[in-house]
Amino acid sequence: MEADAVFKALADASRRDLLDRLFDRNGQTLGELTKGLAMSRQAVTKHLAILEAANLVITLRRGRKKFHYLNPVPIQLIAARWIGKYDEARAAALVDLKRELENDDGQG
Amino acid sequence: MEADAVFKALADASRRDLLDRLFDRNGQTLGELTKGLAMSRQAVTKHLAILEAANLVITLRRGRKKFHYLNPVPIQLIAARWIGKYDEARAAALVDLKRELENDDGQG
DNA sequence: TTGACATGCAACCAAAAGGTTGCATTAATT
DNA sequence: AATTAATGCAACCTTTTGGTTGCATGTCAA
Repeated sequence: MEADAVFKALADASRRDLLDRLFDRNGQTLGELTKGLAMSRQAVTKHLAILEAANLVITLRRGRKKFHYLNPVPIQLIAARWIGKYDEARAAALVDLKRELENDDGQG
Repeated sequence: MEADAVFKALADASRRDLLDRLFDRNGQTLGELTKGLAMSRQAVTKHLAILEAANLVITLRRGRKKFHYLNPVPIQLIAARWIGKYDEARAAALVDLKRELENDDGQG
């Protein structure tokens, strides 16, 4: 999996909003997704292409319409591989910092 | 919490690498973090500033040295608030898509 | 106090990101 | 066949991003 593409895709608030809208109602067309956004259809197309390249959105052409479906798998994978790592660090990190703060006359 | 700053901070591979290095050894100085990276000290400074602004890194000046500590809390918060949402969507999303794919003579 | 070490600040630059407009293509409707 | 609807493609523009270099500041050591 291309974790970098997923992180970059998630970095933009408009794209996270698009994912949220697909979460609320899956299988929307480009036109539907554009409605209510303060941005042109072409801009939305670009955002959706980035989401699709990151495999966060799966599309389905039928006739002249293009339906968009949320794919939560890449987010799951990142959560499992990357964030889980930081779970175990939670306690340790703050202890390290606290010790350093208290040890004010340390080996500076 | 500023979720956007966290997402943006995590979008860059160099910054994720810096977090990984702090995970491996917490409390490193700017100079130590710069070593082995194919980039100038000033570039690293900028990356660390972005991580610090996102509250992913906490710094501590002591004399002429600046120590950097990993703060995993913002990542935990995002995992809880944002990714948990997509946990429940996992099954549903693929079912929706599959149904659409099979229903080939649908209301296109 | 002089010199070396660790970091900060600022100007600058190229490339990427996010957006726009205009036109082309494809598919449904009448 | 002509019209309308949904989307694709491409050129263009501005701002942000990621990086550089040069110099300044602060701090430790001799």
